[in-house]
Parts: sequence; structure tokens; C-alpha cells
Amino acid sequence: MFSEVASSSPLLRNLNPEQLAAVTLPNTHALILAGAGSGKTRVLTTRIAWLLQTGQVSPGGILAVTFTNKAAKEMMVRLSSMLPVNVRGMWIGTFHGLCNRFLRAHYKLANLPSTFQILDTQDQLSAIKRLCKQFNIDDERFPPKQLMWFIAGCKEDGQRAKDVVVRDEETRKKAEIYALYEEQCQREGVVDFGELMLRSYELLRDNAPVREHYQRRFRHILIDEFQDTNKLQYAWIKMLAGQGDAAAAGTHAMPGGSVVAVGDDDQSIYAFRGARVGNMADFVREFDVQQQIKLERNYRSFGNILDSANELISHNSKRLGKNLRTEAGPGEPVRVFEATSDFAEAQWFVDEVRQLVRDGTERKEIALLYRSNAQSRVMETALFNNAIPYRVYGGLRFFERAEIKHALAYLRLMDNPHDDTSFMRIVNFPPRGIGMRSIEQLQDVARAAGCSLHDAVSAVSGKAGTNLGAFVAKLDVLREQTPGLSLREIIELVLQHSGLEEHYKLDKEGQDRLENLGELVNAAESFVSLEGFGRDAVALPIDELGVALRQSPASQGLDPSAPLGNELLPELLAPNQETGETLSPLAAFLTHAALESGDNQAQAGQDAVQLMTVHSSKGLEFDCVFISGLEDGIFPHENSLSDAGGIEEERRLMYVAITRARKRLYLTHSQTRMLHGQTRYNLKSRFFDELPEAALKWITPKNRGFAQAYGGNSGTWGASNSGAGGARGDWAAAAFASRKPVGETFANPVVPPQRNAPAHGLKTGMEVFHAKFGEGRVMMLEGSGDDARAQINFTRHGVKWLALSVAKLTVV
DNA sequence: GTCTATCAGAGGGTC
DNA sequence: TCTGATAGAC
Repeated sequence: MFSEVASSSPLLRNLNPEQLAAVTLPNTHALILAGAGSGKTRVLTTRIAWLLQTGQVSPGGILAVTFTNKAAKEMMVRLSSMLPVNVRGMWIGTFHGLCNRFLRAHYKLANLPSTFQILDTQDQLSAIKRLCKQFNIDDERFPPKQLMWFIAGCKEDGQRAKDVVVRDEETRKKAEIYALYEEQCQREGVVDFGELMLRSYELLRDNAPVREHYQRRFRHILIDEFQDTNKLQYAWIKMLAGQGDAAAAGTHAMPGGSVVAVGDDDQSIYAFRGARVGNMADFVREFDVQQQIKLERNYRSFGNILDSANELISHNSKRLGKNLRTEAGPGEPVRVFEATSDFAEAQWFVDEVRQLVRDGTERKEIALLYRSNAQSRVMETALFNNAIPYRVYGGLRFFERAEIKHALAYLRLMDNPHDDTSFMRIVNFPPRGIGMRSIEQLQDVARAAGCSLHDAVSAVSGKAGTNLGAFVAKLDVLREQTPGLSLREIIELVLQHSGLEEHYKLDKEGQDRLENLGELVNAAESFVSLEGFGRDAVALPIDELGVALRQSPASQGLDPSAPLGNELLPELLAPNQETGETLSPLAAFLTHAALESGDNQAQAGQDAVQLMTVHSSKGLEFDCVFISGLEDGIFPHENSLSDAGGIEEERRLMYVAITRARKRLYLTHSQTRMLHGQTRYNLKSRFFDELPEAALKWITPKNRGFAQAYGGNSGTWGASNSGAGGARGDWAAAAFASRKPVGETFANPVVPPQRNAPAHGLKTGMEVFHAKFGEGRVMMLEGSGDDARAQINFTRHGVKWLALSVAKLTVV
């Protein structure tokens, strides 16, 4: 039926049969299992374009959900390059962005103030800390962080405080705190990320007209990275698709649209934050999905890399089953390198990068992946010392910086004086002589009166002096001055009169912060509407280059080459569907700041080596990938070793890491590693045993020169950092001799000069076997004769000191 | 009220 | 080793 379109539309050129089938699926529920590098984003965007082009749906009937702003943006950029369409009319965005849009439109029904503001994770934590203090909650028994996880976890499961199943005293107390937290947020007019989702869901669930309106509207619902959805997000989708509880209860047949879910169970790496891979199977069952398409053809990596990924992931038990294949040929073998220390690993990495660059590889095509952020340090030092440009992903993002948060807090109080979190952040910043005592007093008054801190000031200032009064008066004056001012003017006004600017000017280390505040003004400036807010205006944030994007209303939807702005804002700024109100530029900007924490990639675009955790590498690809620190306890991470689910998630993580590489993949591990200020002795990762030997090539020391170059005691760093003193050198070399043979590479092992070899014949670094504790590695030796003791790091039982006269050890 | 010292804790992190 | 949070000293 669509074959004519299929053959004639340029959209569908160059799609493989599976991709084509996915793109041109009829209007029905479907699950697309999209392997890494199989063209998932392309399929999603092409399907939307195809639906529009063939007239099956208007832009308003599309709902496309992603997890990150980046993915949403990419989808829109690609879409607009495919056909001239007003992407603004479509609901394309992140779960939270779309929920925000929804709640802004129906804030009254959702029982929120029109100016409700969004708490990010930092704000949420400080709100909880404040709550705990106020109610004298023992923070030893209930650490605020843990409470935050509890509350977020409840919301992810769709549970309000009253829904929490109380089995013990601790849970009862936590649920109680959760209830108090809910009250506090409601009173202050703020919502956290979980609340955006939960409140949207509840409004859909409880309000039939609203629910039916959206069910009728969204004919096509597309979900990206479906394996990462949590319980609540899935329930939200069900509700919008007319498959929710209310529909099941069945008043009428619900007229919901079709859901196309795209995901890869093998890339599910976010269980720790509530993701439920099980949603994929539930979806198939509950939506009675008849159409399942597997995209297994990989366009990214060579054969050896894919073989490694396939073989590794085949060790997982619960899989939907999928194998990547390529027509690109085997390519180079996967290179494996064993270093003696983390320093040596870093030095070797640097040398290898140099060689790659000499051979013509761009630095930005080289990625170093690690399991946890702490591992980046030693690598950064090496890169820095060797003057190799690099860029680290992660860390503080623009809108999370302290000075930016401070400025935003002032701005938020302009819109919503009852936002106590913001109030607390800046009540004494810059310092204005308001200390703990006055604040505590103020909090008491506020609690007694059931009002915000702002409103409590007038009651207190009479007796507590004028500092607080002056502060609030200043806020109020600023607020009175803002009407009629542009967003830029408001921010500049606030920066000056809050004293922030002055404060950082006087601070000798405040220069960077001052510059960031300047950037905030720029960001606002670029964000601002060009032709008057609220009517037919379009507000646009800055694009990646920081250049203001301009788009006149006339060009909307007509010019596919027109630059794209933010997906969430235009509709935010349109008049409210119920009241006709519009969001102020300031409120819109604050929303933008909360939902998009901004870039943390300062030097984007530079040709630099890319450093990041495996988690943040998801969705990216590079010509050359180094996966470092492949040691048991590091990767897989030690916290995951105890349960089977944990190790399977680690394996998926490794799978993600491997499949980032296009041409060349390196796997490295080190015998010793500095962690928490101590030298740790790690066995190589168990994942090595799950990779196909035929695809691997073990790179190893060929001569003494190598050992010296990468041994612990050479070079300017390493020796000075050696906590174990001379042991490091011994260890390093001894280890080479004791490794199990891995091909010709160890044919010529480096044998270290031994100092006074003891009678028991053990050396540090040897692998030994103990009848009870199993395999382990000698870390340290002490004493002699009957007093001789050895510290052994056992794979399964951790580090133990054993008396050699008693313990039965055999050398492996 | 602010500054400095000491101590605990340290996985992954979007919105 | 390093960071952040808090307690006690100025």
C-alpha cells in the first residue's frame, strides 16, 4: 500500500529492509529492537518525516519522547533537514520537558501556581536538609541524600507518601518525611523532576476530559531509549495511549494513538536510577504488540569489535536476543594492554595517542572511557604533562555553577517570593551579616505562621534587627523595578543590586565567576524573544556555538534550513490554553535553566582527546576507543559484584563501551592502582574471559626498555607517588613473570633483580591459591621464618593477612 | 558571624 | 588522595 511512496520518496532511500519496515510501519503498536550503531535515530526521525509527508498525521499529532535534550535536539535538527515542517508544533522533547509544558498549560488543574518553579537535584537536596532541620530529624539515621533517593524512588514508582507500603519503623518515618516534603514543596510553589512526571501522570489519570483530549490528539507516540524508562514514565505513556488504568477500567473504548518504542535491552545501564528494562516485555504484552523489528545490522564498527561485543553480551541470561552484524569485514584486532600501574597505563595511553595522531587520527576521534570518574585524574595528569589537548565530559554544568545558582535564586525570588530554597541560598550571600541565629528564628516564625520565609520577615525584623528587613526590602524593591524591563535588564539589575557582582569583583579568585555571570547575561540575551513576548513571538536560546539564533515568525515551518532553537519554549510562551495567560520572559528563562543545565563542555569543537565515563559515552562513537581500568572491582565495579543483576548491568555497560568504537579498540588494565590514597592490587577484569580470543591481540612488553618506560619506578611521577615504597618496582616486574601465558608476547618476560629472596618462595604479585579463600594475589610480605606473613588479595574474599607457617598456599 | 581544622566518605548521573 | 560538610575557635 505504501510501496509506491516507499520507492518514490527520497526520504526512504538507502534504508535497509529492516529500517524501511520500521519507518513505514502501519499505524499500530510496535517495538523496535535497535542494536548499537544500527541507525536508530535515523529510523525514528525518518518515520516522523514519512508520517508527515504521506499526510498520515499533522505535526500536532506527533509525540516523540527522548531522555536527553541533546537527543531531542538532534531529532529536530534531522527532521527539519528532511522536510519543511514546523517542528515547533510537534511535541518533541524530553519526558520532563514535555511534562513541564503540559503542567504549564494546565497549572490550575494540576493545583500549581502559574509561576511554579523547578528544583534541580541540588535544590531538592537542600530543601530536604532544611526540612530535616526544621523537624529535628536525626541525620545519622536518615541522611538527607538517602531521603532524597527514597523520595525520588517513590515518585519514579508513581507512589505518593500515602501509597508507601510501611513494613518497618524506618519506612514509616521516611514516608512521613516524604509527606512533609510534599507539603513544603506545595507551599513554596516548587516541583522537583520526579514531581513534574508524577503530577502530569496524575492529572491525566484523574481528569477524563484532559486525558481524552490528549489521547485524541497524539496519533503517533514514539519513544526513544525505551529500555531506560521507569515505571512512572511507562504508566504515563500508557495513559496517553489510552492503555492506562482508566482505560482498562473501561468507560468507553479509548481512542489513543499508536506507540512505537525503540530500545535496546542490551544497552540498559540505568537501573540504578529507576529504569526498568522489564518495560519492554510489559509493553509487548500489555499493548499486544504484533510488530517487532530487530535492527541488527551495524554501520559503525568492524567485525572484531562486534564479535567481542556479541560474545560478551551473550553471557547475560535475560535478553530479548539480538546479534550485531556488519559487512565491513573484521578490521583490526582488539588490542589488549596490561600495565604495571595506573601511572604506567596513563603513560602508555599518552604514547599510543601520540602515535595515533602521528598516523593521522584526529584527537577528537580518540576516546578514553573509564568506569568511574576518579579514574580520569591520572589520565588527565599524563595528558597535561605531555601537552596533549583533552576534554573531560561530566562535572559541573553551566547552570549548576554556584555563582549562576546564586544569580538564579535572586531571579526566582522575583517571580516567586515563597521559594524558600532560593531564599535560603542567598539570604546571606553575599555576606550581609545574617547568621544562623537570625535564620533559625525566622524559620521558627515562618513555621508557626505557616508562611514563607519572605513573609515571616516582617514579623521578625522588629526585634531581630534590620539586616533581614533590609534584605527583604531590597528584594521587594528589585521586584517592583522589573516590570517593563527586558530580561537582560532584569538580570543586570539583579546582579548589581544583589551585590553579587561587587562580591566577585573583590574576590581575587572571582574573575572566572564574574565571567560566568556575564555569560548568564549573554545567555538570557540570546534567549530573548525578538518581536515581543507572548503573542506570535518565538523565544530562542543560544545554539551550541553560543550564537543567537534568529527566526522570524514568517519563516516558521517553511524554511528547513532555518536554525533551530529550543523545542520546549515556543509553546510555553504561547497563551495558556485555559486562561490565556502567558509566561513572562523571566519565568521562561528560569524554566529553561532548570530543564537544561547547559553545556559542560567548555572547549567543544576543539580537536581534543575525549575523556568520559562509559555511562556518558552512550550514544556517541569514535574511531579509536580506549577502555581503561578493566580490573575486577573497578570494571565490573565492586559494588555490583555481589548480586547477579549487578554484574549483568556491568556487562551491558561493557557492551556499550565496546560498541562505541568504529575502527580500533583498546582494552587496558593495570596490576596496581591508586584508589582513595591507597595502592590497590587488582586482578584483570573477568570480562576478558568472556571475549573471543580470536578477536584479541595482546600487546606486551618486548624488552627491558619497555619495562623501564612503563614500570613504576621510572619517570618523574610514579616513584614519588608510590605508597608501597620499593614494593612497586618489585611488584611490577614480578607480575610480568607470573602472569599466565597469553601468546607469544610473554615469551621474553622481564625478570626483576630479586632482593634477598625469602625461604617460602613467595613474591609480591604472585598468584596463589588457598583451599578456603581461593585465588588471590600476594600484595605484601613481612617477617621471615615462622613469623613470615603475607597480605593476599583474594578475588572472592578480599584482602587478608595470612601466617605462612599455617596457611596452605600454592603458587598458581 | 566568619574562618579554619578535622573527619568521613568516595558509582554510574538525565531532567 | 581529594572533596565536602560540620564543629569549634577567633
